[in-house]
Amino acid sequence: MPTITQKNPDKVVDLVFESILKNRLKPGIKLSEISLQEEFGWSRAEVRQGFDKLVDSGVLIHKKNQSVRVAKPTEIETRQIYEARKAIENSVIMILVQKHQNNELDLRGIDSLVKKEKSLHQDTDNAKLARLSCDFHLSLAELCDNKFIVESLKPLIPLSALAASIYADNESNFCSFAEHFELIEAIKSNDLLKASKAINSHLDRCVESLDFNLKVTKNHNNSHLFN
Amino acid sequence: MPTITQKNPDKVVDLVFESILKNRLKPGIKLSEISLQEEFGWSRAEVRQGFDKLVDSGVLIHKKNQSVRVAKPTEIETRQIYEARKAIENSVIMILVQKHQNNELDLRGIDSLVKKEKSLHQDTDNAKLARLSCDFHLSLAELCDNKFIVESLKPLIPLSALAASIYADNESNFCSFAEHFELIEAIKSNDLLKASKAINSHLDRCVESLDFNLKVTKNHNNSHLFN
DNA sequence: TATTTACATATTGTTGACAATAATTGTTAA
DNA sequence: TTAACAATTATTGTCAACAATATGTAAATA
Repeated sequence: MPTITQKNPDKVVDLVFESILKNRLKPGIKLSEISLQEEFGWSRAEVRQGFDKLVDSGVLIHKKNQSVRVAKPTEIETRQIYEARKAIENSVIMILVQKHQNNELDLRGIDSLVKKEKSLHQDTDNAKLARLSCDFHLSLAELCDNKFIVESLKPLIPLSALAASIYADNESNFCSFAEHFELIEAIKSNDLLKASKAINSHLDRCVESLDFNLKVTKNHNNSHLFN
Repeated sequence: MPTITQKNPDKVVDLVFESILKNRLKPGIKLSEISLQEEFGWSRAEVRQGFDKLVDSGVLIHKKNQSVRVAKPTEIETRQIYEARKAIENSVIMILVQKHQNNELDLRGIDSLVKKEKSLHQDTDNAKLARLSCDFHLSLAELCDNKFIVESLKPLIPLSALAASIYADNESNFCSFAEHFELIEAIKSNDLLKASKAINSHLDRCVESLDFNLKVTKNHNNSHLFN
């Protein structure tokens, strides 16, 4: 893989994504330009550019003259996020089955991801588990070799993680590794219909497992947001 | 519809989108920050922010220390663009059929668009026609009431227009109004399968009608880029 | 004539200063 | 003690200046 020199604004984007997936950055938290500037030595303009991108993708919310905040998806937005994910990921699966039928698909990376999930699935560290689950979905998209598809899906993953951190009462069985395994098996068996059903019902179950009546008012503290 | 006060960087984005759909901004053309600054009285920073967004969406290309250029999709990229569009738009259609089945769909806007297309379909002004065609696809997405789906599709439309301006030998029959009409009829008849087939074959035909051997080296002049 | 080199111009990259606004703190009075 | 208001501080919004780089021009050379 070519090492692409990444600009600082993109590092800001990645850092925020990562921190959300690690469940460090929780919905509603404020992020000031200056704090990131000081912590990582980036200029304010660079941090700003990164924030702008994150605002565009919906992961951060920005009201004029106020610090950006981590998004807090509502129930309706959460359903929309998963509707959009179904749209994209269903096609991802169709493409992958087709590639597999033509022996053009290397699933080794995915296999090792699922294996890792399985070995951790009783772990107490929900954050690590959620992280792996997100990686699974993004890695599938990347196997399509279509940057437009990947870019469409990318912002929806941290948004899903945020929704989970609000509405999932028990994140450990939120995005189940067993269903991931089934999905991969369906792809390997070249069964288009089965694979399509697997991804759709998997994503449906993710939403169903959420409890939108949990109006969580957890007290979030602002220390150790990024590491 | 609420009138949202739009910031200048977003105006830059819209202006470039519009100009591409009008076929004023052609692939490869350079856009300098200063020219837009002077023409519209925006500050350079604002123009820059708009450009950044357009670069993120792939509509503009930016190499360090050089002016941004309007993207020039390759054959592979064009196929990827349409693959991604099929992913998204197929789901759009499924959602709309479902809405129509529940009498939750107002197709009047779309009907008038198709009517306009029909009345213009022999027109000499390809640009206006291409414009209407793009509006058709975006309007369908907007009827889903899902901003995440709309935002996913949005950048793919100008990219398609750019591909057409490179590879379509005759843009007038490129994205056919007759197929748009069929598609709407399928939705109105509540026929999920028919509608799905209609959108997929429509988008397939768009790609098939392109001639990727046309290595167009038209000489583009830079006057009247935006109006 | 074609090609190279050096110079001048134009454009982008980056930073910092200042203004405008929000958030916080402090003060006073009920 | 609490509530309302004023003053202070902190943060964001905007812009302009300067540096770094690329582009364009013209002279010099082969």
